[in-house]
Amino acid sequence: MTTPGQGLHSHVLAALGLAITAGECPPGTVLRTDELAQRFDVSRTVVREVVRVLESMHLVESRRRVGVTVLPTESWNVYDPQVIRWRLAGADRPRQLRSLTVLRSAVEPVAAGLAALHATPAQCRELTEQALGMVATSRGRQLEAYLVHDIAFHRVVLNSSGNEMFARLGDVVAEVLTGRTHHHVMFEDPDPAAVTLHVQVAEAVRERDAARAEALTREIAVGALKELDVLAP
Amino acid sequence: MTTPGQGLHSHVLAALGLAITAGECPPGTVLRTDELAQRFDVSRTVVREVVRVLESMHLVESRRRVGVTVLPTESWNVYDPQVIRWRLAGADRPRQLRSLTVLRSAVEPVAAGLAALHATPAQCRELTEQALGMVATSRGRQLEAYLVHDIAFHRVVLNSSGNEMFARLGDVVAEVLTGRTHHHVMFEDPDPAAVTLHVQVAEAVRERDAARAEALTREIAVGALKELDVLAP
DNA sequence: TGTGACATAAAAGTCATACTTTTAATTCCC
DNA sequence: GGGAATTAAAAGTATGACTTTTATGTCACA
Repeated sequence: MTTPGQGLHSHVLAALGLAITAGECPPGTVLRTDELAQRFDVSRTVVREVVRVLESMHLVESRRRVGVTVLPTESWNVYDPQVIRWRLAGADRPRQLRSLTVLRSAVEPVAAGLAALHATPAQCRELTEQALGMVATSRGRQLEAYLVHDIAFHRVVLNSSGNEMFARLGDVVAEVLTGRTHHHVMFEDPDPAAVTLHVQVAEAVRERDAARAEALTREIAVGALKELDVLAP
Repeated sequence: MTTPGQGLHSHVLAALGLAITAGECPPGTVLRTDELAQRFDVSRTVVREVVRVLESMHLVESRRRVGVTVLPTESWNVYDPQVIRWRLAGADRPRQLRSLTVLRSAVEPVAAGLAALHATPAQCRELTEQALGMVATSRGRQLEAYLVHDIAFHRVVLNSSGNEMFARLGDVVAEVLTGRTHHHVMFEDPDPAAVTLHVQVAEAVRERDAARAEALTREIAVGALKELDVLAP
């Protein structure tokens, strides 16, 4: 959940990355390495390495005789987990959650359909187990425990799809679900209808019913979108 | 299309990135910075910056007293455009094209549906124009010209969706379409049915018919999947 | 013989500095 | 006023010295 790293490099990277994604240093801002070195009290070496990483994320661009220019949002590598984490920690967290949820709503149904075709028996079992865990923790303010099962469930679906692009979205989904739980209501128990849907998805996958798994997951997605008012009621 | 960069840094980065994604230096391989500096005939400074970037892509991990370890595929940032380009240039290009096409098949229909809701008049016009361009170049071995319109069409759809995560997949789609054209048949003209579908999508978006835009785009996606034998006929 | 504390060394991490290269901006000449 | 030569500012590169972490080997002790 937290950003790893204990060296100087990680520290400066986190500070600069956060600052940029948070909107301080708006696009067009020009930074100089010497100035940054002074500001963070580190050597130019460290700053240069950090700048190179930020450059690979297309957050900044470094040009001779000019300096390090902050790039506009459209250039950013918004799929970089690091960038996602920074943005979720910043001001436009709600906007970010929305766009990630829309992405989920597109990807997860298809992933579930593929999972029904490709999931191993072990994955089917795991899926059922997590769904049951969700049921068990869906009442009585056990939101943290519920979240753990919810995340695990969606991770298994994505992994079982057999598509590596889908599988890699596990972290994103985890981030979204966590953000939702910790920010939204936190007091109410999860929607019983959603819980049931998860159980049914596990069922459909187990029975290799791809169309049903996809349709059910699409229902879950619609629910998530409604929750964020992305959809009209 | 090509990787930019003219400095030493870019050169070494490209060489190492390609080597790793291509499967030389299999996961677990340990590299040492001094050795790399010697191999590429650059200073340790440059190597360290490159390693830091590769580390941010989760291609490698650098640990004291151990060295720079190549990480397993599951860790890689497979959404990083740079990584995608390297992998498409390497041996498992077909596998890569498949998994990207599956991603497209999930995302683009939803994006088209949203585009029908959010596209500006200018974007609608652009969409129609590109679709007509596809029609005009769909016969007589004008594959390169057709490709340009095809890419532009899908880019407009993704951008019009109003979702930045979708918008950023424009490059990926371009990469896939290019790869398909340049590798697949290259002799046959595009499938007339697909061309018609594109025109109809433009129509649906213009008429704000989200459901139809989504359904039609799903048909296009099914076609793309069939072409790669991802789907049973 | 096994086990835990200790010493060793290997490699990355950091810093300071000197130097090179690119290039925006200024100056100067026509 | 415009174009060519000059200048200087900033990133890029190289090198060497030093620090810190840590895997591994050693040795004493049980």
